[in-house]
Amino acid sequence: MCYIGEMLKKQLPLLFNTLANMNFSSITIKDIATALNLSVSTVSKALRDSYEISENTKKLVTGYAQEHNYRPNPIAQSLKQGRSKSIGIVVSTIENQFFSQVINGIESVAYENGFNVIITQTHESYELEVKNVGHLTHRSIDGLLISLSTETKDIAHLKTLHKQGLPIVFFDRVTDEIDTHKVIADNFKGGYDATCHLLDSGYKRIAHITSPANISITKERFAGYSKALEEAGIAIDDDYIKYCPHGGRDIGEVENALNELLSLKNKPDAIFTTSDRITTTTLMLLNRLKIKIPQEIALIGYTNTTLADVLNPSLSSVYQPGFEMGQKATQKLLELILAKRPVYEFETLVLPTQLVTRDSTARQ
Amino acid sequence: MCYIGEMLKKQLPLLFNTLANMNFSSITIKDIATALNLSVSTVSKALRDSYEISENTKKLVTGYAQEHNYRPNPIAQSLKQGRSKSIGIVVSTIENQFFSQVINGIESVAYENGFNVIITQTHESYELEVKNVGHLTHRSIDGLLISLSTETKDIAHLKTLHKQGLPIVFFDRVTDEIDTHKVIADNFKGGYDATCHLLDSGYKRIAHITSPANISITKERFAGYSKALEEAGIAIDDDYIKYCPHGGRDIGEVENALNELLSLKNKPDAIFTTSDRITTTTLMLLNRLKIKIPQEIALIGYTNTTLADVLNPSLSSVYQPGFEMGQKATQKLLELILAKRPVYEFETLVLPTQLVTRDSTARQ
DNA sequence: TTGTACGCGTTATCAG
DNA sequence: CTGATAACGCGTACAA
Repeated sequence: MCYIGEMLKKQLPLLFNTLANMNFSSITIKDIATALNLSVSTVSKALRDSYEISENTKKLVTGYAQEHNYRPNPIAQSLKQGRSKSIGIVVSTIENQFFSQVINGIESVAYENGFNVIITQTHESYELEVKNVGHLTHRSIDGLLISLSTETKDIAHLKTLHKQGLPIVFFDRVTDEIDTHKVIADNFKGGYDATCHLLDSGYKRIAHITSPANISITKERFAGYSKALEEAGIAIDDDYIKYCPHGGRDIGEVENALNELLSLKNKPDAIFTTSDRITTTTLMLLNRLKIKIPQEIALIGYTNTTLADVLNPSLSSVYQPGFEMGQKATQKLLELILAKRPVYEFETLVLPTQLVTRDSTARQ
Repeated sequence: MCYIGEMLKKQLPLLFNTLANMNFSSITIKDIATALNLSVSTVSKALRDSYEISENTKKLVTGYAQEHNYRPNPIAQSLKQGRSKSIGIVVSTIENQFFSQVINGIESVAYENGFNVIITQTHESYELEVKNVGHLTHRSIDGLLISLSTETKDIAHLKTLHKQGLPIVFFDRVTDEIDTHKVIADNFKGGYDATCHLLDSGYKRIAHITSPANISITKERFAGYSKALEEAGIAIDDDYIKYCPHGGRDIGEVENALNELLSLKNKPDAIFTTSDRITTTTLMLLNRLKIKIPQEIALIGYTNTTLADVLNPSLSSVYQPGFEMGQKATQKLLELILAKRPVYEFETLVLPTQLVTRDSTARQ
């Protein structure tokens, strides 16, 4: 900065502040102080309604602040107080409607408590997950809400942070290896109910096209599926279980799975699918192959795309309670953040999945 | 803070920093300085590769920094430099797939250039838009990417910021009243092509169910629709034009529009719909009413839901180029931010819409 | 080539 | 009740 600049700075502090800091339309405590012939500390205290300031000066200061629409600079506050009043979010992708619902839930709670949110996406990549978590913690967030990417096996990057005391809450796709709050849907019950529904409708050869094998939700849904079959006295056939390593991001994945199922000697008479992507893609492919639903193959699956089941009334949907999940997770995170002392007791919240079954004859 | 705390602080600065600032896993310039018996400024300059530092010290410092995985505190940098290396985004809602695509485009460019993004949603509310813009500027963002909410008529809040020099780029839903870069889809051509497609297929009574009348994209698409009809020598019938004030957020809106159309003496034989929501909802309602597409009523519309047109091959889709729009807008914004001087020449980028027509007999 | 001093906006401590 | 001062972490004009 040139000398003349420095000169100007001393003579026209307000103007120069505006230009240099690009802090649009904000005056500082210092401006108030000079305008009112007070010291900065007095102004600061007055604004924070300290007991050691007279009513008179308080009124004076707050009045002036109101009038000039003063708002404290959050960056300066962050620097001073060591906390940023913002929380970081890591999800696979916001294009997934489930996660955008979760984010809406998160925002609703965060904003209510004066917290800001910073959203990042992993696009299911482990590398990006590590990078994002790094960025976020580095931006000195006060807490982290994370749903693991499908690629993630090693969670050392999170363990370190957890040990250092960063409040973390997992949602949807969680891990056993870190002891903290977790919020999940009752995926076991979802899988169980869906499978039971098909069994009750008389189907016996029930296939399962699902997400990558390693993530928590996949395992839980599979467990529910297994339990239902077991109770019905039906053996689990590995040929009927198809995993999509990329969660159906490639149509090819689902196509392969479906082709393999259809080329079995003992073709399935029903399919239980998981995830929005996989369910809608399966539905699409069945339509493309002119396979009648549910006459030839029945279908039940998780989806947020309401369109899917309206277009095809024979598809039953298990809605995922995204918004609520976001809210609960954020509440838990705020508890951790606002607790002064370390917390040692954690809980796992299990939200109900809503199984919406629809009589396939209702609309025909 | 108690006296013992202060004592500790002086004796164990590193430990205390970690605890007080919750700045997870970061050492400061000061830590490096004391460790290496240098002054902070030397370290700072060494890290910034200043010419006035010897190669020796540089190596020493950068080595230590690497080893201890030092990263400058962005909050302190923001405070000092008056810019935060982050840009604000305002969209209606990320649940809209078009906007999540845009955001992905924005992120791809922003991250490449070392910028962070902060996403906010208006949920189509003017009040929330003003609030979000306030929050963002207040967080001292370096630039703003905004798509106006449907409710927004008065843009005084943006004019002020623009005058103060905040770089702003509008995308998708823009305004004439502010002179800056804008990135839009060629909605005129989209509307024109869609209508022509229907005309060429022999339809003559073409209705139009569309977004709120006041936003830019609605007007542009309507202009294209009008032009096509005009060229075909068909008069525009106001009864055929239906606006959805909430962009189809309520199914009822679309339902009313459709019912009104169906109860006309001269029922339309085709409909041109805009927006993902409206298109898919219309499709759903037509299905529900058992109206055959395109035999009884043909449909063409904007949608990102690939599912829609696969399930119903007679629906033609005009895809919205979201990702590219996000990229272009961000490039323009970064130009503005990185330009040292005010810019007076602005351009409006018009991206092509891809009209995907599908022969309705292809799959039957 | 390195170090000193100051300021960014805010708050906490302590002295008046 | 009010004010001076230091500090948060960083960057830089200027002195040594």
